[in-house]
Amino acid sequence: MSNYLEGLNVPQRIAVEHRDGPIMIIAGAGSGKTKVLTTRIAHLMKNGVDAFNILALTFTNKAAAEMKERVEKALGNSEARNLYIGTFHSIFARILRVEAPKLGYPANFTIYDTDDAKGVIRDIVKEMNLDDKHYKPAYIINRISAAKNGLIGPEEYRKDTHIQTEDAKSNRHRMSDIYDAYASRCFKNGAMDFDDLLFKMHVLLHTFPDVLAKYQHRFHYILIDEYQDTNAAQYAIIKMLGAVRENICVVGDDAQSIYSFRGATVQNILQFQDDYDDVKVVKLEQNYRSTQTIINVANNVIGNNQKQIPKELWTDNKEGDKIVLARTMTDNDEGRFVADAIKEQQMRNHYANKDFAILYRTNAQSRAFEESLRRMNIPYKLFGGVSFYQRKEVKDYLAYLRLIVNTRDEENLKRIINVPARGIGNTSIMKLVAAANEYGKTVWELIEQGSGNAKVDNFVQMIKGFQSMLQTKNAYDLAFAVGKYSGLVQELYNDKTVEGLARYENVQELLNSIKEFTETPDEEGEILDKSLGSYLQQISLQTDVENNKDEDMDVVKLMTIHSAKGLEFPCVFSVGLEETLFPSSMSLYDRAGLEEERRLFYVAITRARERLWITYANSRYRFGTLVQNDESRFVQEIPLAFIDKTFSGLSNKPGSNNGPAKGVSGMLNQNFDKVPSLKKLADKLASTTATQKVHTPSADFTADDVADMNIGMKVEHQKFGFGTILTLEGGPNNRIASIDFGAGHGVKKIMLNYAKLKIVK
DNA sequence: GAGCGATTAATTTTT
DNA sequence: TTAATCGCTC
Repeated sequence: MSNYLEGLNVPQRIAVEHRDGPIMIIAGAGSGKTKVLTTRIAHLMKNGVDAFNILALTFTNKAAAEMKERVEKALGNSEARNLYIGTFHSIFARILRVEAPKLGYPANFTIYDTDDAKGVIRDIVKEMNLDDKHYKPAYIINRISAAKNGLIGPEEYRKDTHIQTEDAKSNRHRMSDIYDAYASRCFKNGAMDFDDLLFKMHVLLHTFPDVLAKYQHRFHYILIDEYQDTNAAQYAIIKMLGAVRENICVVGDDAQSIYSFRGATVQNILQFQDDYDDVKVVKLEQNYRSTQTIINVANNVIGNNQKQIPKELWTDNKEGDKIVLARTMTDNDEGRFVADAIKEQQMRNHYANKDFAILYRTNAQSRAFEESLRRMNIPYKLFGGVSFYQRKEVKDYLAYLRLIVNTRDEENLKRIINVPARGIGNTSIMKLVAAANEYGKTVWELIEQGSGNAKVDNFVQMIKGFQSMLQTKNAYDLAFAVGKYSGLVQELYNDKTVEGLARYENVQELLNSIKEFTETPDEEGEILDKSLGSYLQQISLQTDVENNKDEDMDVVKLMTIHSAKGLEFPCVFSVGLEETLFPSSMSLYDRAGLEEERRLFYVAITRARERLWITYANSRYRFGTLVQNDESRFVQEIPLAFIDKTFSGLSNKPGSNNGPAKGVSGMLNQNFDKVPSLKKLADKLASTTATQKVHTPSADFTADDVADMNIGMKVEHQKFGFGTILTLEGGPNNRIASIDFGAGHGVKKIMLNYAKLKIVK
């Protein structure tokens, strides 16, 4: 294809043709960012740059796969295969496989996912005799993760006064010790967690100048996608790798920065121009994706953020329909509404299933949509959520495979030494671990030559048997043997419950995927490694089995907004627009958090090409109980002129204000009359929403301890204001209080676990 | 040590 | 609500 430059607009073309030196592309949503990146790569290759010298880093496997495919298409030959295109994690993992011995890790190191990492933490906390209610694994792993992403190792952590004060404040004085123990345990196990792939990569380049030089000379051109989502570690690595040639091309959009919880900082965009002389800056502001209405809505919403790089997204596309705002009674009604709307659109406008996406804030929201879609026989597919590889039976199976490849890994050994049950209980395992620690050995080293326990010895012999097949058998044959001789498959087969059947099927699917891996034909000129080690390496960074294939299956797609980034759909449902859900209650405390939620909403809106629905429910089930939520503040940031209010409970007449809905007249109410409790709830809502005023919390508002609250106490609620506790019910952990908030809000039942209340003295 | 009910904790987002 | 952990009994 020689005319690949045609069809680019002016700034796009400048970005593609800029050859040497740093360039930053600020690319608005739908402005052809991927097109620019892929065309740029193709252009470099057309002009004599060897594919082996180009490194392109993305954030998701999906984005990497798409980029590779599109470069291939643009080039029309198979050269693209030689490009280094992948996620930060996968490319660095690949490099670390080669260089790991320099850091004292085995080349076939295990990659721990978050569950594995939590398991290690849990063990450590237990061994240190700490309270795991206070030292929660999830909290600890987040903290360690943040440290690593900020390039802070255990030693620096201990020395950092700011961190130390924080830990002291939260009364977690042993954090440094835990981090220490965690790092050395991972090392001893020959394992790296996700963050290590960045952290150790940095250590590697930092410690070994020759290694750094090697990769600096390998990668002549570096391209970074979604640059606004890079963290300090990624930033430092890119800077080092690109330091010699400075041929760094970063593409990003500060308005779509949604990964600060992973340490990402928009600062990296601002910093870029300071780091290099003569940075070429290109702005892509023309949107080719969405209707004018959708762009208008997006611009209005994001305009409420204070922090942003000035730019104006515009489009030549047609105006399009108004967006539909729908308010429903419950989350189930919301599900029904969406399924109905999909059916209706399919009849009226002939959309296919795959033209629809349902985007939510949290994975837990998918249930209601799944049910309603299933009921209406609309095929759908869930992306993300609990990944296939996280299922217990799959993890057990994989633990065998990982142990066979890397016997240093104590976590996997402990996981499966008694799965299926073979009479090696917890007490025995603890003894083994203690003994191993005493001799400074790994558990495997300890039992390898015989342990004096027949059951353990049998297990060792079995694993050794599998190991002997490593050289001669491919991944599938070996995995099959493992399933057969370990008794894993038999055990699942014997379980005839519904869940057991599903587990059996999952294991079969795992085997299928291994088979597919082994049977993928070698491409021309290269012989792919079909060993078990190679397979494990490939899947450990994969989030879902069928991420890559089935892309074009004609199904409605359900996913979080986070995983929808970079994608587009003709019709988008952005659902669950409720306070405490979206924006999430976790983000309400500071402006930065709230602005990130707003950017997330911006991302959701800008996924839509033609039609957009925004929905929310008055009440929804959370933890099995019905809770009420207010309309999200983000909904109120959309000008009325762009909204079709038929289902919103608002008047469709122009000129009415855009406050919270005033009544139930236009509300969706299927099943409504049949369910008295819902009717009551609606009446209550109708009577309270009209007068509801949002309370502004006192300046010194802090949540007090639930345990200290008693009947008769005066308390302050962030939204409902001041009230008196009338009754208390439920156990210490799900205590529910009835609180009289006076005229404005009346008596409310508040789950104390949830709500933040301040005791008024 | 295994198996079964009972209890309880979790929900932000991802590699 | 659900998945994981706890604790009791055999």
